Amino acid sequence: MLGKKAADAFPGLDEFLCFSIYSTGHAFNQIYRPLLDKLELTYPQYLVMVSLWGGDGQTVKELGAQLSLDSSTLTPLLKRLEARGYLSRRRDTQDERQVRLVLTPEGQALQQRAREIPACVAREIGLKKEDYHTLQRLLGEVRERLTKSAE
Amino acid sequence: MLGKKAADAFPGLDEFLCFSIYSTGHAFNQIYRPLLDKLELTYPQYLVMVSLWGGDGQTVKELGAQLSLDSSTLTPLLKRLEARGYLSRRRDTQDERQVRLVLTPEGQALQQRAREIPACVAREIGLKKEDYHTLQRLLGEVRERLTKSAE
DNA sequence: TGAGATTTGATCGCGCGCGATATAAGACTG
DNA sequence: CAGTCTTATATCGCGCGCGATCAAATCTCA
Repeated sequence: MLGKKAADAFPGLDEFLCFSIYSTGHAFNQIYRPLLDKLELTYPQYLVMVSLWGGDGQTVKELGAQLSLDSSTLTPLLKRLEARGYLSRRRDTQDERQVRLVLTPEGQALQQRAREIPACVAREIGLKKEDYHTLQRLLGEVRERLTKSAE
Repeated sequence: MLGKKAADAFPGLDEFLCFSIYSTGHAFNQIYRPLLDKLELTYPQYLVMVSLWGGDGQTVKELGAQLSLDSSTLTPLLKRLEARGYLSRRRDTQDERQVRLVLTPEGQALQQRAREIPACVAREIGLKKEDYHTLQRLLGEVRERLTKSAE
């Protein structure tokens, strides 16, 4: 016997990269939840707000391209953010197919209240700067290849 | 001016490690979908099957510990797998609180049909072995720290 | 200009995740 | 051995993700 596995053995869960990502994603959610509860945001809603804080007036399509989400996910989510008073959805007057997303003053102000979150999360992660960048780079490579071969 | 950011600027989405993981997770889903469609499995259902192929007779609790999922997620998922004929759910005769998960012959046989999937996905990822292990190690570190500080 | 193709967003259905709660079986304690 | 506590699973409600479909606005080009 050269190894402990039978020839037809399936790998264990721990060997799957996809599972590492899947479960680490869940772990992130748990960390974010208490921080975001104060702002009455879910985690995907927070990502949308981060994108809009980086620049308002985007269309749903443009936002979706950043987040890799389409209107079937975004429309209801954006309506909830609108209902909470954080943004408004306005049909573009030039091209009425498009909906532009504009932060309300309250949505702008939320940025200040969210300010400690990134540092707070970074502290919980506790990776060395170098490892952090390595991780970002490798994840970026994986994502790029997967999205390319999925097209 | 020392930098291009205002003092109160929020980081961009691309700087968030959580976002890299979030979107890479979605990309994995897209890759798995066509492969799993043939087996009539969703991605979380596939993870459950992988765990059971590694050894059945587990309780729901034990399975949940591996996947970081609790009964509110697993019970309906397991019922769907049972309805498809891949496993059976049996109350433990010693301790009737527990439900033990046992693969049916069809569930066992599915392993053969799923056999090419890991290699197929690995090919799509296309990372060097060393990078793959680095990624696994760093994700493991992050997950461990996050789950510890969330407890 | 007018018929068909394309683009944008909205809607629907279903399967996760997960917090909160319920129920039932088992363990513990006085 | 009765009352209480704990544990394992189930149920409910809500918010994503996403494939499929639809409606309206815009574009194309004969």
